[in-house]
Amino acid sequence: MTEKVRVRFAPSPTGFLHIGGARTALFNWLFAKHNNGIFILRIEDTDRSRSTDEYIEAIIEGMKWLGLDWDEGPFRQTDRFEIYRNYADRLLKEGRAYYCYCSSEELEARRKIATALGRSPGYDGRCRYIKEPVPGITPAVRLKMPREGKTVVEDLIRGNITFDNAQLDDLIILRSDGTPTYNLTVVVDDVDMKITHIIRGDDHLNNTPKQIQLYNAFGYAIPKFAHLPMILGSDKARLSKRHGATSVMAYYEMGYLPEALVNYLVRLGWSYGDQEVFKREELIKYFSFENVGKAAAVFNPEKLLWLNSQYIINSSPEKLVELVKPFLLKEKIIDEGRIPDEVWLSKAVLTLRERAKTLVDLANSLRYYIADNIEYNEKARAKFLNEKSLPYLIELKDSLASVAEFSANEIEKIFHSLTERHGIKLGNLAQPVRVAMTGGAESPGIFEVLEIIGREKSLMRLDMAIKTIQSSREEL
RNA sequence: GUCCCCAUCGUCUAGCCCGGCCUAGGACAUCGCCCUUUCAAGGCGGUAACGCGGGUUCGAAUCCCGCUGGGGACGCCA
Repeated sequence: MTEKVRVRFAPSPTGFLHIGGARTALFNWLFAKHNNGIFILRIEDTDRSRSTDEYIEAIIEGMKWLGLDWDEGPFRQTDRFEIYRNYADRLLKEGRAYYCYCSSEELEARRKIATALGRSPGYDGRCRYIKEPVPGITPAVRLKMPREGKTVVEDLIRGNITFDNAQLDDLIILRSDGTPTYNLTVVVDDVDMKITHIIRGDDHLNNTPKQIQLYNAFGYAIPKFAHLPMILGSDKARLSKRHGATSVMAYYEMGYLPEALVNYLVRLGWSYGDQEVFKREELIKYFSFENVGKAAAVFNPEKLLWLNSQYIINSSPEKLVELVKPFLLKEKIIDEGRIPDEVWLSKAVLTLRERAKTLVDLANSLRYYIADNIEYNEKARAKFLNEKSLPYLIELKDSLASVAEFSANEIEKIFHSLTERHGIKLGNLAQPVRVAMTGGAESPGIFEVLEIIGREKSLMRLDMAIKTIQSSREEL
C-alpha cells in the first residue's frame, strides 16, 4: 500500500494572494484531490517584520473565493518556534551545525566585495572552525553543508537535476535572535506534517539541494518534488504589479468568476489535449504532472476574459442574479433596500448574458432596465433621435399604449405593421427606439428590451425622446 | 560573476519520452465572410510558429552537442 498523499500550500503573508501563489495552491489542491489526499494550508510567517494578520486573512479570503478548501490548518509557523529550536539544537549537538559570529553588516560587505570581484557571493564558512564563543555577540546558527560530492534533486516535472555540493554554502537555520529561517522551518514542517510531495514554484529549485542536505542531516526520508514553471508578464519578466492586477481578489472586484480564473490558471502550464474548458471534476480527474509543461508562461488577460465570458454564458440566469447583486450595489445601480423582483431580474439578465464579459459589464448593462431615468449617449442621440424618426416614435407610442399584451411577441407585430405601412426598414425604427429606451445604440433585441422595461416606463421614455427631439427643434 | 532551469504561431499549448502518420493540430487575440433591428453570441474561412549552427539517421519539431536568447537562484526574505 502506498502512503497517503499529503501536500501543502505554504504562502508567506507578506502580500495578498497573487496569481502565481494561486496557481501553486491550485496545483497542490488538484494533486491532493486527484489522489484522494490531504491538502494543508501553512502560513510561513517567520519573517515577523513583513508578515501581517491582514495578509493572512487576505490569503484565506482568496483561497476560499477560488474554492480551494484545505483539510488541515491553517498552521502558523510563529506558533511553532519551539519545535524548530529543538531541531536546531539537535543539529548543534550532533555537530552538524555551528555558531556563526559574523554580523549581518560584515556579511553584506563581503558579499558586495565578492560580487565586485566576480566571485560567488556565498558564505565562505569561516565560523565553522571557531570553537570559542566571541564575547559580546549573539551568534546565528549555520548548517554544515558537505564540501564534496553532488546532490541530485529528483523532480516530477523536470527529471533529475544535479548540483555540486561545493557551491552550497552553509545556510543560516537560526537567526541571532533565535528565530528560525525559512530553510529550516520548511524542512521541519514538511517532515512534521508528513508531506509526501512538495509542489511549488520554480524559484525554489535552487533551494532544494540545500533542503535535501537538511533532510540528510536529520536523517529523514526525502519527499518528492515538483517545481512548477513561473508565470511571467507580457514582457516576459516576472509577473508584478506593473503588469496589471496580480492580486486574486482584484479579479473578483473586476467581475470575474472564480471558476474562470481557476480554469485559466490551470491551463497555464498544464494541458489535456485540445480541451480548453474544464469542469472542476474534470480537472481533478485529469490532473497529472505528466501534462505539466516546463517552460514559463506569459499571463494573458485576454484569454482569461474570454473564459470568463464563456462561464457567464453557461451560468443560469438565477445564479447570475445572485452573483451580480453585489455589483449592482457597488455600481450604485440599486440601493440597499430596493432589490428588484428576482424573476424579473432573471429575465433581464438572460438577455444580457451573452453580451457581458464580466459581472461588472452585466451590472452596468442592467442599469437601463432598472434605473428610473436614462442618459443619452450624445452620438447615438444625434444620429437617431431626430426629425426623421419623430413621426414613427409618436405613432409607436400610441400603438404601444393601446396594445393588449405588452409582450415581446405583440410588440414585434406592432413594429412590423408600422414599418410595412411606411415602407421603412426595421432598423429605421428599432435604432431610434433603442436609443430612447437604453440611451445608446447597442442592446439586446429591442422587443425584449421593451417587454422587460414594461409599458409604463417604455411610454415615459418614448415620451422623453419625443420631447427631446421637439425641444431641439425649438432651439433652432 | 557562478550555478540551475527553459526554448513550437503575438499569447496559452498539442506533437517530443517511443524519429516517418506534421504540406505542425487546437484555443485566445487579429482579419474576412455568413447570420442580423444594433451590439453581442454563434457558424465558416484567412494570416501566423518548430530560435540558430552542427551532428546521428534513408528520414528530425522529435535524439546528441554547441551557440544564442529568456527566466531563476546565490539574504540573519520566503
